Amino acid sequence: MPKDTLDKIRPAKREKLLSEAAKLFAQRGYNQADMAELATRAGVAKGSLYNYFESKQELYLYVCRDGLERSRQAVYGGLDPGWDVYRQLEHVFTQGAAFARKHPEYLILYLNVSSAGLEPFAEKLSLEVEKYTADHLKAVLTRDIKRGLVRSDLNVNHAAFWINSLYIVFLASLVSRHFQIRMREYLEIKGRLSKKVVDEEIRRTVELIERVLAPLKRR
Amino acid sequence: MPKDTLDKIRPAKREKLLSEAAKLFAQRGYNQADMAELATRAGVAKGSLYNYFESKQELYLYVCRDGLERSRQAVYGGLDPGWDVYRQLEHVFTQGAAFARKHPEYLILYLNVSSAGLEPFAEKLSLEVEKYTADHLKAVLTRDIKRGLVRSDLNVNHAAFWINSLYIVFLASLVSRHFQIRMREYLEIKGRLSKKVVDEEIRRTVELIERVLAPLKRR
Amino acid sequence: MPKDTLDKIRPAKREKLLSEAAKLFAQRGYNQADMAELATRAGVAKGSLYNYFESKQELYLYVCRDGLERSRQAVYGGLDPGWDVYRQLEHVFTQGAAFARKHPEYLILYLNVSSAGLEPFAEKLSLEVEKYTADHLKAVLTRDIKRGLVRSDLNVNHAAFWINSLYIVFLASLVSRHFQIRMREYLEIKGRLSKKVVDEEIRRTVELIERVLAPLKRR
Amino acid sequence: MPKDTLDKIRPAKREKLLSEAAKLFAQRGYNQADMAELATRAGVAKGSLYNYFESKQELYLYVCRDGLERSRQAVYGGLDPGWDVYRQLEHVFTQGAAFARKHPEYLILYLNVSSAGLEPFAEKLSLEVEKYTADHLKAVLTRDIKRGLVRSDLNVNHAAFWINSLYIVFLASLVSRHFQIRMREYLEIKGRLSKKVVDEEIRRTVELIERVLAPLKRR
DNA sequence: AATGAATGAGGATTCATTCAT
DNA sequence: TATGAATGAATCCTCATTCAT
Repeated sequence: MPKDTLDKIRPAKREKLLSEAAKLFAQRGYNQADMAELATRAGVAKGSLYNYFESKQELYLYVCRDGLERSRQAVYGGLDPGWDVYRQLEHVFTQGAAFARKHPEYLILYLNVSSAGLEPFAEKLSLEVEKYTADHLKAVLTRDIKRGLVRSDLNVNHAAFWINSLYIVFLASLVSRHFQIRMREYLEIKGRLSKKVVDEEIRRTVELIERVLAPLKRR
Repeated sequence: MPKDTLDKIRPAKREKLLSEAAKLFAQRGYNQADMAELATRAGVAKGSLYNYFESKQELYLYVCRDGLERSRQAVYGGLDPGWDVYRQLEHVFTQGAAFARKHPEYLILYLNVSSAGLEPFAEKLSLEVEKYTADHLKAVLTRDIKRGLVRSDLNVNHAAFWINSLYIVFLASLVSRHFQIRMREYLEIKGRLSKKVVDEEIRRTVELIERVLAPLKRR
Repeated sequence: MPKDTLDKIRPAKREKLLSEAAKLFAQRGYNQADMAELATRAGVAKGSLYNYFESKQELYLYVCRDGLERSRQAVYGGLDPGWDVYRQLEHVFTQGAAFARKHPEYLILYLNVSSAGLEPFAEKLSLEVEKYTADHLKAVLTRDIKRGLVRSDLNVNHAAFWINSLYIVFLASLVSRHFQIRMREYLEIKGRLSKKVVDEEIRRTVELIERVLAPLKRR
Repeated sequence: MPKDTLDKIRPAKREKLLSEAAKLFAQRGYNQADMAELATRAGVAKGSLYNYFESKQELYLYVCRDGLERSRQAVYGGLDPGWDVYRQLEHVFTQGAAFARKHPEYLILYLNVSSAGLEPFAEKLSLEVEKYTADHLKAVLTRDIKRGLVRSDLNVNHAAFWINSLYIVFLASLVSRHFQIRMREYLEIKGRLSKKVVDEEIRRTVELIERVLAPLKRR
């Protein structure tokens, strides 16, 4: 719901604006992010922000949705629908981690929808954020049950729920200070969070999921 | 680090203050919570808040730590250390859910430590929040491996990590608007989140954990 | 160090603001001056003050420096460098008194730099305030010693010091309540401080200075 | 006008209170001095301050008057009324400097009476502060004119005025940051303000006064 | 008489949004 | 369309004084 004017500005300028907005909101949180600072960082006039968007809220919503689209593209873009669920999950975890490293701001925005005081945004965003992933995961699981690649007695909804839960916490551990500290404590990681450590964690998690989903014969 | 003064006021008054503070911070988030409103809700003068605490930050930290203590008491208080890990986890999930229903504010405070802009609090709180649970869970797992109740090839750190991840997301689903919407979408819950639905979810989750941890002979 | 914004507003508005600020600070003192009241008096919004200046401190510093510039202009503006020291001092005392009558606020600001609790301002302002006058006075004295208009055995630094001391206390006596009361007591002035009385005092002081500075032959 | 209760407390306690009050008021200035901090520093309860004094104002007035008495005692205590004016002035300057070094707080309080916003105190204090010195100085001058030690054509009031002006600025230069900076600039003092430097300055000033007051024959 | 917790008016500063240019 | 100065409600914190104990 941004104003028409947003489409009329130079793409590079729009890109810069959205990118800086995402970073600022991720850095400060919605309420503490300052429209004046955003204008400065984005290289536009404060007043211009209000030419493009009705309000800070609208801007925030737009940036979140935009970020959602980007992360979806990054994670699901290169995914082959024909792959079995295990291959797909490995892809999703790996791409998710790569995106988190490159654009932590968008993941932080996602995590923040559950922050106290941001319920108005949750009402608007949460469903559209979650539905796609939920539907996709459930569909693949259902298909692979039929294919005999997944245990037939599996409760698909519940499985999708906990698989995604692990995914969320995993990504959060890459971008949020709190979840970073938590992961280091659990996994007893001393040095920095290298790609190697992260990849190893992905491998273990996908293995765990496989252990639960696979039919007995597969094991 | 509250001032001495806090200990000198009537317990009922202190209780009221801490309770209202927890609720307000949970409702609005740290930055949007207004000290004046807190004073009104708690039935004390604005200035009195500053007799008890150096600053809003100190108050927040204290309320968080206090909430942590309460939740720990509620969850681990009635736990028998002799129980096996499966029994303990069921207890923890059940008590956690009960506490979340009774005092959602404290869980919301916990979830908020990972919010953007609250990193200063994460630095101070995260470790003390996570260490206890991590240590406890790892210790029980290690013990029950020795007892032959848990697969001996289990990576204890990683197992503790994902079990706790499921626990966190589960509790979040009970108190955060975003996670509620998400859970309803995944689990296709139409009506309200009854205790029955929640208990069923606990049962399934503990079952899942058991499936992964148990040695083959157990199955 | 005011913000650029200050230069961009209508000169009349800026003038009004600076003038009202000087008056308010002179009336109340730095700490007791209220930014909200200043805004009202100056006819601008409270927030606008912070568009022009980073903080109350910056505003105060600027007003002081501005006042210093004005007083220097008023006192030294019409001074002919060719005049001998006696003529110059008479000019300075006379112009100083005239400026004090017209803009007591600026002199009060000057006097206040020595107030308890304003040391941070003294660190920044005192030297720039005093250096000009000190250098000027010393230079003229040195020159006039060479010219034979001033005793050659004079300690120039010390002479400049006490001459300026008399000047300061004299001006203070025109603008500060305390120094007014003191002067009336010493000089046994009953009625109001008329221009005539002040001029007479100037005459006597310059005469005194002359008596000390003049070479014996001159007397 | 303190309450009777002030007289009833242990002298040591009263002494401590007055001393700490003087120091705090000198350090912060009247308005910025905090009654709570004073209570802490003085080792009494905040409420007790109001048992001894009606208000902060009363306390301030009392402390100022007390300081005035002390400084008078220190400066005029050892003065022999029989001494000629030159001897007396040397004594006053020397004792004043010694007192300033020992109890700068009282001199700072004196200087502060001329601060902006403290006019209410000037109305009450200034006359009683100045009258004693003015009367004394004028009397000695008059007497020594009769004695033939001072020029008979001297305007006594005016002489007393400027002599005291030099005295005030001199003392201010020992205790106020602003006047210190100013004196160092004028006298080109590089190192610290040693006793030697101060004594030299006193000598020069008294010499200057002598040069002006002395009858021609004396020179 | 001593204490110190309670009070609430007061004051600096921030920031989303408006609007004249 | 772009700009950025103007606005004023909102918010944290201070502190003189009171008063119950």
